[in-house]
Amino acid sequence: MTPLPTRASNFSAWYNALVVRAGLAENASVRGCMIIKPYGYAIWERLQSVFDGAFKATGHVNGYFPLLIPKSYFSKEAGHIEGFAKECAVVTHYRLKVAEDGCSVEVDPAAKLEEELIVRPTSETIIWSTYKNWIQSYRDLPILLNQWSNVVRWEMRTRLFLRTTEFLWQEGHTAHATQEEAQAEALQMLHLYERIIRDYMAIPLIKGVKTVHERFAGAETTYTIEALLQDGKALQAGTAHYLGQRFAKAFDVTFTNQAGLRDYVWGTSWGITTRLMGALIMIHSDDDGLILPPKIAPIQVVMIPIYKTKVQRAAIVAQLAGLQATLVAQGIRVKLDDSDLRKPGYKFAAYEQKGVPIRLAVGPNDLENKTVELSRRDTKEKITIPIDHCFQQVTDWLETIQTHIYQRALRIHQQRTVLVDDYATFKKLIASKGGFLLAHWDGTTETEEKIKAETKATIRCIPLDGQEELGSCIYSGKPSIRRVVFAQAY
RNA sequence: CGGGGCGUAGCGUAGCUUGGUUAUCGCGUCUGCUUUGGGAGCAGAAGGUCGCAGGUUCGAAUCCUGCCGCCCCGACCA
Repeated sequence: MTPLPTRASNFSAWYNALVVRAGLAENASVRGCMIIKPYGYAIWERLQSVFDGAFKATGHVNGYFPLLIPKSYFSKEAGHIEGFAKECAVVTHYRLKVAEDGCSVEVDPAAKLEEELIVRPTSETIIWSTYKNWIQSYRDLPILLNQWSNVVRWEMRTRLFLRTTEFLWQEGHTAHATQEEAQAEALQMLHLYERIIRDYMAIPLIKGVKTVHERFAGAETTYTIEALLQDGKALQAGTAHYLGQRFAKAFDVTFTNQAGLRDYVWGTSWGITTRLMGALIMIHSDDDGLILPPKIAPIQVVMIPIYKTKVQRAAIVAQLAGLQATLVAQGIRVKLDDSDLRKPGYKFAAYEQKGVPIRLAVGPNDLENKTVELSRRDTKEKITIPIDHCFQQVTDWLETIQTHIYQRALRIHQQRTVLVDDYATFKKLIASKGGFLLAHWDGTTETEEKIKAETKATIRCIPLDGQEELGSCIYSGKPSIRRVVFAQAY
């Protein structure tokens, strides 16, 4: 195996090679679609499990709605479909037949669907058309529903995990009796996302509100969490939408409130996707491969035996197996790679590429001295310690690594988040280092679009914790009362 | 859909301008021996409709025409 391309020479080639070489995913035969390999899927399963637990803890329950949606549902809410119309896959037929050549198949023109079906780009329409039947009274509210599913958006340009035609996600869809409750729900989920992504994935984020131009077409307010990647570009890591009564009105979902009056239901929707995998990779990893936070690493410790003879191998593997059992009993995820098909050096490099946080090696000398060699993936630090101290050291390191990679990411995030007050500097920074540029904006879509056209930078969000501050728009010079976050985005 | 590029073994490629033995090299794969504390070495082997179809020619990976597919840049986007 040859080394990866370096981040400095070609960030994009580095990313693509890393995803493939670490065994996370590969391109499928259908353009834009992705095969998620077991190691990549194991990371996604860890994320799913953490998020799902947090959803349940806040009173949400899971359900499942169909992949195929009648086309007519989309006409009900014109504002919403505008955002997706250009990227919907459509099912038009339900049967194939053998072609005249006798070996290939073709669409049977006789099997044309009376009503075409849309492969869901998101599920608001089918869910709200169902909620109409579920909700009559305030006693039926709130509905706090989530589903784990796949969606299809026919993207023009795709990249593994960051933007694929089909992707996996979770979509929460809630219905409430009051505006306040719906608004609180959207914010609650935003904060929940931010906390989990920070605490488990070790990714620092900016929380904020999308501008009218950037928000979800069916929402009153779109809240977002934005990450900053190593190449200085921003990535939207999750969104929570306060839908107001828009979908309730589009699908005529009403209820009788406690005062006995009919009102439209208030809604939210919120989601995170397999794109988070891309953020994880692009934030922590280095030129030697992936670096995974211990809390979501499928393998936290990999054990590698080093030996010359069969007798040594048997003794060392037996010792490692015992140690593995001890660590596993303590809840640590350990893999013992006792395969004789690869040499230790190869294994070292391979597991570094896969981002395993701690490597534990035992060779003949260690066996003799009752020691183990431990190595940290994030710093490459190596120590040899008595085998009896192993559990304590591994436990300490897992915590240390988790904290360290978060602190490291946070430092870079802060260094690259800068105040900018003149447009020349703004353009220079965007074109060179990228990063989050905090600048004044006059609040108009027109200015937003002009800046995008000239610099490719978009307003990522209006930060939630931003202080009011008088200033003048970086582009138009008009007055502004707060800074917004600009960046080039994926 | 507009502009540019590319299709040769599982992957990456040379050869094409100027047609001519058995289509090049590396990685990977397989076999054997030696190795094993940072991506092993040597020897041998297998693996090809040169994207598809047609044309020119004594002869096409190479030249011509058509088609198909993919990649990059632009519009779109979690």
